[in-house]
Amino acid sequence: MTDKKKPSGQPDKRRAIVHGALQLFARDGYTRASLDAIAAEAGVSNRTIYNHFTDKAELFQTVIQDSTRRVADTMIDIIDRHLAKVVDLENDLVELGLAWLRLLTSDLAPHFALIRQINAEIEYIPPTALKVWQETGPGRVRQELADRLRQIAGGGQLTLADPLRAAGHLMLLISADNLTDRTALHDETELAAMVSAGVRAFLYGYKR
Amino acid sequence: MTDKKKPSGQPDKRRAIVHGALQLFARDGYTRASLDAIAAEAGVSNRTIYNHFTDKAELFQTVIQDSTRRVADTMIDIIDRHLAKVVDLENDLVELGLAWLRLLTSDLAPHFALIRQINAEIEYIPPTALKVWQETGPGRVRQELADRLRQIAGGGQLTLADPLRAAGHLMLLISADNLTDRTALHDETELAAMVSAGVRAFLYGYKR
DNA sequence: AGATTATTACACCGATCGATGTAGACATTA
DNA sequence: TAATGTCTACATCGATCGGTGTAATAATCT
Repeated sequence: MTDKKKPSGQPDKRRAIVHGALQLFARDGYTRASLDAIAAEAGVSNRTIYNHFTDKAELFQTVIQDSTRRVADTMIDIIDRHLAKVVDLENDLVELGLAWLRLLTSDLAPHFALIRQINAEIEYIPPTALKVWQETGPGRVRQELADRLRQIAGGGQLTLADPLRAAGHLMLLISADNLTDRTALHDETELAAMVSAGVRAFLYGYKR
Repeated sequence: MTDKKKPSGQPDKRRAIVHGALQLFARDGYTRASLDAIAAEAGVSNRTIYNHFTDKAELFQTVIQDSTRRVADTMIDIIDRHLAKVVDLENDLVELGLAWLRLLTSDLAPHFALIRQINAEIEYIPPTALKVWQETGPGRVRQELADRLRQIAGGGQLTLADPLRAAGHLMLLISADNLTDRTALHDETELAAMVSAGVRAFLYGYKR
């Protein structure tokens, strides 16, 4: 499944390229981000990029997979940290949601700009790449969350017919806001209010 | 406020250009959509575009404003149709939400692709243009919805401290889903379930 | 009809960009 | 030392694109 690649060249150079490319792809999008600019951002020669990647497209693909994996890992960490042992379900879910939303302004911020780029160019991206991204990213997070929810349901605090579906709903209700309206920046209290509303909506449908 | 323009040239040509440009800007984004392609799509000479618009940027701006105004008008129509006389508030809100979401697959669909493009290139778009778009588009819809909600609150079915804020929350809860996850196409029943969940979340917080 | 304006097709310029070639500098390994 | 592989700077190619000039044609107006 996971295609084995031959990462030729020096690893630190490769990492610098991927990191720099993420910054520029996130800010300027696939087309507008030039390889010269990426090379400059990475502190690397233009030619070196082609020593590590065959194509601009392959570089883009690598950047997506790399960033997606890192962010998904972080989100799963947050899930485990907040839902491993539940004391107050509503409060724990709100804290989980807030921790997620705080990622939007963390050093992982460029990732979400990249996601917006992908979303915009979705008609232009090969469906297989899109499927892979979906599975190794949001899909994995949703699966982990579903497992935790099922575990909680086992304790009698929830009633779940379809945990995976419920996990999807919860993720949606938590993170819906800032992903749509980018013009209004919400302060921390407003953020908390929105997350609370989302969590309550979830519990309203699934609590028992 | 509203800058008076001098729409030189033949109106039908201009309309054809704007319409064709919307299709290509929506599909390919600002950068990738070439003027030659737009001209071909509109059935118009390349040179004619520059007879109606000074710039690619001005054309883009015009397309945004035009499409935004049309969609906002449609959404406001839907508001008026469902909330002019409320009999069953929850049901009417759900129907309103479903009518809104149906726009995503209507002939207005390119508009939302365009919005995704704007969202992606948001760092690249002049803030003033962004502000104008926000005000004549979602802002106007939100204002209209707020007015209706205030009217309903006058009847005692809602308790609103800040109708405008409440309107924003409701719009968010209704339309959050499909704007984020574009990979999974939701069927009609799932759509209805999501809208219902959003409406219930809204009423849970505001009903009295 | 005559005058004016809009539209068209075509050629062109300058700039950008992806990608490749080349040759030398540098480091590592045998 | 010799060999191998990577990195860098630079030069170049072909293609695309935004924008302009021009001259002929078509549509509109008075």
